[in-house]
Amino acid sequence: MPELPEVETIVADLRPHLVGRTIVRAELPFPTIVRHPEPEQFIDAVAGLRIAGMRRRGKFILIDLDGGLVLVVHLGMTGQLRLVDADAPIEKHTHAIFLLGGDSSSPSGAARHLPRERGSDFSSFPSRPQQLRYRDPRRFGRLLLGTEESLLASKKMPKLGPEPIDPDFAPDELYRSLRRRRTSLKAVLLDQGAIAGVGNIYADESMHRARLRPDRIAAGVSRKSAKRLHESLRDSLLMAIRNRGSSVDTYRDAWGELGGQQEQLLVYGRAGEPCFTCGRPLKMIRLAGRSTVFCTKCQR
DNA sequence: TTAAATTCCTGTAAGC
DNA sequence: TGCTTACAGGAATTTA
Repeated sequence: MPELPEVETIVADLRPHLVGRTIVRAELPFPTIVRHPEPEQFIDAVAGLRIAGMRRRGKFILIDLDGGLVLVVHLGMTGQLRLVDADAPIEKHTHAIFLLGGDSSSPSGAARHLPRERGSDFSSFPSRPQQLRYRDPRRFGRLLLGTEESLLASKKMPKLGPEPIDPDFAPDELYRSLRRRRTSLKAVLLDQGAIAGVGNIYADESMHRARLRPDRIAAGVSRKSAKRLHESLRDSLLMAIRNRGSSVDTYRDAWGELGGQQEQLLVYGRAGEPCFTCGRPLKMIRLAGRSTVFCTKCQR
C-alpha cells in the first residue's frame, strides 16, 4: 500500500509532467470518491485551472492550482494516480479522470521530461492528449478540493506530525512524541498526527532495524533507543524512495510500473520465515489493528 | 483526553 | 471446479 516512499515516487514522477498544464475538465465516474466539496462543485471548480505545483505531505498528494485551490489526493490502500494517453482504455475502478491541456510553460511541450528508458515514440507526444486518472478498487482513498487553510480548519484534512525524512526532524522530537504515549510503539508510528507518512510496512521495517519490539509501551523507550529508531526510520524510508517504493499489494507508480523495495524488506510480509540476522522464525502479532511482524530475539 | 474497536470496500487465497 | 469465508489495511468514526 502507498506510504511515504510510494507517494513521494508518484509525486516526483508526475511533477515535471503536470506543472504548467491545465485541467481542461474533470469527470467523476464514481463521484463519492470526492469527499469535499459536492461532486458538481468539484467539477466546476477545477475546470480551466492551471497546475502551479505538486508536493507531498505525509501520505497526501497536494496539487496546487492557480488561484490558491489545492487538489488533494489520498491513495488509501489501493489508490493509483496515473498519467495516460487519453485514448488508453479506461480500467475498472477508475473513479476520477482529469483531461489535461497543453504545457503552457514550455513551447516544446512536456515530452522533454519523459524518461528516456520508457521506450515509446515521443515525437508526437505534445499533440497527443493525456489524462490524469485516479483508480481505487477498494475505495479507501479520497479526493478533496479547497484552500489548504480551509481544508485544515474544517478538519477535512487532518493535522499531521513532522515529516520523518525532513532534515529538521530531530531525534529528540521523536523521543518526545513517544514519551507522552502509553500505547504500543507500533501504534504511535502509525499515528499520522505523531509522525506523517509511516504505514504498516515501514513501521515494522524501522522497528526491526532499530531492534525494538513493536508491542513495547512507547513512553518506555529510552532516549538512546529513540535515536536509533529515528535513524532507522529515515534509513528505511530513504532507501525505499531510492528503490521507487514497495509493490507488496497493488501499488504501481504513475506509469503503472512496479517498485523495487519489496525485494529488500526484512520483516514485512515474512511471518514464519527466518530472521535474516539470527535465523529464528519471524513472529506475527496483531497491534493497533494491524498485522505486525518482528523477531522475538533481535527486537527487545 | 486517550486508546481501542469498528467501519468502510473488493480482490485474493484458503478451505471445503 | 465452484462456492463460501476469512483476510488484507488507512484513517474516520464510534465506543470505552
